[in-house]
Formats: sequence, structure tokens, C-alpha cells
Amino acid sequence: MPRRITDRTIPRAQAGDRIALIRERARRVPPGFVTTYGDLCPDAPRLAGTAMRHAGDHDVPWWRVVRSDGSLAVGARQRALLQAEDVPFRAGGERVDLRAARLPPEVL
DNA sequence: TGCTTGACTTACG
DNA sequence: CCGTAAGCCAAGC
Repeated sequence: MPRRITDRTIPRAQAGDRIALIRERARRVPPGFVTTYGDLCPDAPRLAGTAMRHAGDHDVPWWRVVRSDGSLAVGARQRALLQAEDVPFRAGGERVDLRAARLPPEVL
């Protein structure tokens, strides 16, 4: 028996894949480096945030994703994980030194 | 089904 | 450097 078009065989296929793509890109960021929400999804940075929010169950190094200005979106927890990987911070210790730690977007 | 949220970013004053 | 505004779109309710 063929599925009816109302069975949603492909609905959201395109949209859902965007989240999956973001997770995949984030997984490529190696220890000691970071990327930004904007680098993960230039056209809709918030989506990268949404993706990272539920990243814990997908083997995604969410702590290596920071804001475009190097500040952290999560908190002390994230800072501890980054410092454990020797990610360089700028004077003040609140923002990551993107010039030194940002993974070039094109390698994602 | 529809409206609100939000781990964001860029532009502007 | 700080606050505001608009654009974005999946998730939640």
C-alpha cells in the first residue's frame, strides 16, 4: 500500500538536513580550535545555536562554537572545556582570541 | 495550526 | 564600547 501524500514522507527533509549539516560541520572542529555560529550557518546563525543546544546527544563538540566576537554563549562550563584544550583567550579572559583559534571557515 | 523563543549576526548611531 | 533593529528558521508550546 503506497503512502498517502499526507504521510509526510519528505516534509522538512530540506530543513532538517540543515541542522544535520551544521552538526557535521561542527564535528570537524579539532581540539584547540573554535568556530562561530555564523561560520557554521552563514544565512541563519540562530540555527547553529538551535543545533548546538541539542548537540549533546550527537557527539558534537558544542563548546568549540563561540559567538562572532569570541564571547561564549554558554558560560563557565564552556570556558573550562576550552581552556582545558589550551584555546587562547584575549586579555580579560572572557573572549576567545579568534585571530589565533578560529578554524578557517573554508575547511569546515 | 499558529505564535513565540532564542547556544546569532551584521549594520548603524 | 553599548544599545537597537532587522533578518533568520527550527523548536516549543
